[in-house]
Parts: sequence; C-alpha cells; structure tokens
Amino acid sequence: MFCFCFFFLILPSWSFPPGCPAASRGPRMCHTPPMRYTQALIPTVKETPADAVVVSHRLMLRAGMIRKLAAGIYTYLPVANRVFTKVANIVREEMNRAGAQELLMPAVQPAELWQESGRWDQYGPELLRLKDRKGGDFVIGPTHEEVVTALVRDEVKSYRQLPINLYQIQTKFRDEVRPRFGIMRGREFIMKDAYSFHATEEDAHREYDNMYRTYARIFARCGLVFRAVEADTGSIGGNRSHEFQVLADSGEDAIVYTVDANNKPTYAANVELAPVAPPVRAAEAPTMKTEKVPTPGKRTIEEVAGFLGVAPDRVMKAVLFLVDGKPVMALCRGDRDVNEIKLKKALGAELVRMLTDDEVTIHTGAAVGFAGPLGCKPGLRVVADHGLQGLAGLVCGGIDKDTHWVQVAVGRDVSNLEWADLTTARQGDLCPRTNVGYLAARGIEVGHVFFLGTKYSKAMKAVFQGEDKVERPYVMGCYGIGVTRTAAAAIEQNHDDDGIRWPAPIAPWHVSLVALGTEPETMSVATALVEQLEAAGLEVLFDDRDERPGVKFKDHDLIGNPVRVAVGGKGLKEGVIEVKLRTEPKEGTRKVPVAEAAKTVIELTRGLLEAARKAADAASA
RNA sequence: CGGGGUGUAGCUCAGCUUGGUAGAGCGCUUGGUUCGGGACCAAGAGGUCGUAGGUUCAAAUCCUGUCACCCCGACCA
Repeated sequence: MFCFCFFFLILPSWSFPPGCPAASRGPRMCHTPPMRYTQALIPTVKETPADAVVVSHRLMLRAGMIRKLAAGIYTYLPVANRVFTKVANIVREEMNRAGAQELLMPAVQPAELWQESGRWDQYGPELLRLKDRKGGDFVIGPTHEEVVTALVRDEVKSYRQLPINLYQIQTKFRDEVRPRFGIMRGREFIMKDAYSFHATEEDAHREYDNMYRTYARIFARCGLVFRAVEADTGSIGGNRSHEFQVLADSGEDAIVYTVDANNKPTYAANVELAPVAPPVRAAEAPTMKTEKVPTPGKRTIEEVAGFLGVAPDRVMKAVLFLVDGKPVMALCRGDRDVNEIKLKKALGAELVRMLTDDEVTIHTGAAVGFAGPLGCKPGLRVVADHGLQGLAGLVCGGIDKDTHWVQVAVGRDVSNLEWADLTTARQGDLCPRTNVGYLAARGIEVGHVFFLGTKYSKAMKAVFQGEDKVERPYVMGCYGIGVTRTAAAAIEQNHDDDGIRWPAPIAPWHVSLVALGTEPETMSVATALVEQLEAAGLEVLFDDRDERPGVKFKDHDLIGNPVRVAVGGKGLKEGVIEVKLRTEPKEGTRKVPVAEAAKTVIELTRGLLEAARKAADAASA
C-alpha cells in the first residue's frame, strides 16, 4: 500500500495526448482491469505443432491465441481476440474519420438476392449454400454487396441522400478450395467491408481516393510495412482496383514495383496485371532456313530445349485458350508464362479458360505438346506476347507428333500475329509507366479497394432520382480489409526466434509485467506498479504466477507485448526495476530506480504509440 | 478436382513391415528439493488406437469401405 501511495504522489496526472489509449476518439476496447496471468486463459505450448507451416500460424498456436475447430475454422482465444479488437478499432476510427457509417448486416442471406445479382450461378462452390427448415435456399455471406445494395435501394431514393458510405466489421465465410496457413487463409474470418454509393462517377472516384488514403492510414497505424499495388478486380467486377499488401517473404502474392532515385516507390502492381513494356532491341537477322526436326516424346519446354541444345527462352511456348467460346493460341517465350488475366484484358474478353488436351487437337490439329503457330489450322486466332518481337532462331511445335520446327524467325516464318503484353511481370522487366526496371517482392493482401461502377446497382435495379428527375443506378465502390489476416500479417512481419514482436498499437497488452518470485515485497511493488500503469491508461498483463523466471520470460517473449517490466528480489535489493522493449536484446535491459519505473514505462509506451500515429499522418499526407 | 501423406493420452510422436490385448517425452495432479532465460526426484491420473465392417482363436497391427486432417498442384476476395 505504501508503494502505491508513493507512486501516486509523484505521478499526479499522467494524461495522454489525443490518440493515445486513454484519450482515443471513437470506440475502443471496453475497459478491462489489468489481467492477472493466473486468471487468464493463455495456453502457450513449447512444441511446434506439426501442421503449421508459416510463422504466424505456428506462433499463434504456440502463444495460445487460436485453436482449430475444423479446416480453416478457428476459435479466437482471449489474446487473439484482444488483437483483433484493436485492429478493428483502428479500422473503425479511421473509417469514421473518413465519413463512413458503421452498420451490421446478416451473416445468413436469402438466395433470391444472389439470384438477382447473378452471382448465385457465378460464384461457384466457394459460396456456402444451405437450406432452412422450409427448404428455402440461403447462403452464408462471403461478402455483402447484395444485402447492402438491396438496403440502399429501398431506403435511399434521392441524389440528396448521396453519397453514402456504409461499412461493417463481420465474420464472413468463404468455402475456400484449400484453406491453409492458419488464420491467414481460413474459411471463416473477420472482415471489414465498406460500400459506397454515389450519384456520379467523379464522386465515386473521389471516395475511392478517400478510402485509398484511409487504408494507408490504417495500415500505418497498425505499424505495418505495406504497399498499395494496382490489382485485378477478380470476380467482384469493376475496373479500378488497388490491393494493400503487407510485405513479407512468406506472402502468397507476388508484386513488382519501381522506385525513384531516392528509393521512393513510384509504381507498384500485382504481377498478375503489372504491364511489361516491349523489349527495346533490334530485330535479329535470320541466318538459317527453317526445318522440321524429330523430337520424340519431348513435350515440355525443358525437354525440347534440352534435347535440341537451346536455351528455354529460344523455345516458343504456345498455350491454347477458349476465349468467350472461341479458341485462341497465345504465344510467349519459353521461359515465361502466359497470364490469363492479361490475355482476357488484351482481348477484351469475359471468360477465358485453358483448353483441355482433346480440345487442343480439335482446334489446332496439333498433337498435344507439339502445338505452334506454324502449320496449324488456318483461321485460328494467334496472339503473341511482344517479348517475342524480332526474335529469330526459335523452336516451335511441329504440329505433327514428335516434331518441332527449328530456326523459326518471327516475321519471316510467323506472321499475321496480334501483338500484346501477355506475360506475368518479373524482376528486371521494363515498366512502361516509369521506364525503369521492376523490383520484385512478396506480399500478404490485407486490403482491397474496388471501383465497382454500376455492376450491382444495374443488376439489382437500384436507382435514385437525380436533380433532373431522371432515375439512375448508383455508382458504387467497395472496400475490404481482412481484420484477422492483418493480425497474421503483422506477425509474419514482426517476429524473432523467441516469438511475436507486436507493433504497439495492435499488441494484446502494452506491457508484460513479470513478478520474478512471489515474496510479499516483490508482489506489493509489482502490484503498485500495475495500478500506476493502469491509472495512466496502459494495458498490463501481470504475470503473478508461481513459476520460474525462465518460464515466464519465455511465455512473454512468445506473446510479444512491446514493453516488458521485470520486478524481482535481486533488482529490488539494488532499488531497481528492469524495463526492456520486446525488440531489444536482453543486454539492453534498463535498470530503472523503483520510483521512476512507472514514468519510464509510460514514456516508452507513449513513444511507441505516437510513432505509429506519426506514420499514419505521413502515410495519408 | 488430380497426386502424396497422416489419424494411437490434452500436445509432439513411437509401436504396424513380422497379429498375442498399448508406450515415451512434454503437459496435468500430489509431495519434496530447487528458483533471474522453458529445473530435478518420487508417486499418480489420463487412451472405445478416427469410424464401420471383414479375415482370425486373437487386430493399433492384415483387408475393404467411410470420415477427418495435412502437404503439392489446379483454383481464388
């Protein structure tokens, strides 16, 4: 008790500036008293679970954050729940600040809505369908465009009520083909989705930019290193889209970007649509006549190149697609891949898929593995990647089984090609926007903004009346953030051999306060300190267990709170308490006089939180 | 959906090839010694061997079906 009063006297009114926990605007985590470890459910484990292959999955299991209930479906234990709540609250604050309104829509939705939008048939098995007791068809919402559009259609009739941006933070379900990586690619996950409605395209683009800046603020506030990249819109539709990618080597997405002389990013895109400029080089002069040679059983690029003794990039790859019902041959260099998304865009097509082996033979007359532009069925549309321009001395399929053409020259032997940018971008490719070579990175997609246009409003006859009394469909945008995935991405980006190193704004607690021993003096000093920190608005996990120090340190390293305070008999004899950041090595431990401990911890924590705030302001500037 | 693999104690796994009625480590309980980076000793509790069927005197073990889960691929907000 003495200690408590003592601290109270020297620290009369620690108040936090706006933005720090005690004074944050908008919603925040409900107040909880300091958590005593002896009462907490934090089932940490020493052994690495067998089926966890990525760091975040492994550490979330080991730190007692998640437990699997079924494939891709997890229970979020208290530590994880605290983190998700923090991420969600940052999202809330920034969305509210940007002028959006929060609502909550049903998880279970009637099939009729999906039939109206056309996605009941389009969405495929990823959409979990079920019947109610009366036999009516329902879905568990993987997303909420239909529901929100129906709502706004009924309730917003006039241009005067526009624009409006509605968002929710909800559990969603997508029956992923292959859930993996724990919470990173689960079937059930928490997502923030926002939908905006506008009278004009210009206004929808303004909101798109507004959301883009808001997202940059959100991820900066979460303490993450990320990049906004141009992206494909996928099945959601629309024609303008950016993904927010947290950079991590374990990321599932490949991105390319360019930088200026100061190493500042100038352009970034997902490789699936990053444009590649045509090569700048003189056309090669053909030196030899084309001839057909036997290549028995050599079908793949590697086999053919190896057999003929040429480099793979000298083999012309021919891939056959069905584009809106018509066969198309796509060509590229043997060391590259034809990108379906680019092909679709280049041909202005709706549906693109690869042909089956049988279909290849029917449409080209070629044996499987030996298709090529030279001598195939006349009338077949052939599109070539401009990486092939001006090349000579190439190898391509001989149409007949077990044959290839050699010494093929583009232009001389193969003409009437349509040229397009078809291959997936790589490091070193020339970026046509910035005229410098691409750099490559991997990322985890944590956010995605889409300009939707009128796709859903037209399909669902959602219209408003304009000033001119004319009815028009709303122009829409939608904007998603994976809350659970953001937490997983934070771990991928912030960990070491001992465990998680949470960025302070989304850490489960600001401070791990470890009592090294349960002697009355240690406990009373520790308890007093906990109360001081709590009074100043800090969140504290107080380890009051009767465990050996080693066990405690290991657990807190695993859990990863940014500030660790150790109170022990040894230190107290010298009159000190030990304070260390999770990111600092053991040797960096500060020995702080007992009387100054609270002040030191509060200042350190405040510094960490303020840094994230400043990063957010810089990111949205 | 194609290929591969695994289901044995709360967790990580051994036992299976060659059938004879189930083990280790971690964790848990109790007692003791310890106590500043995952302690030690002793005594315990805990398993329809995923599930259904078959073969057999006898099945964790062999056979068949089935379910679940994992990995690679295809696919994907």
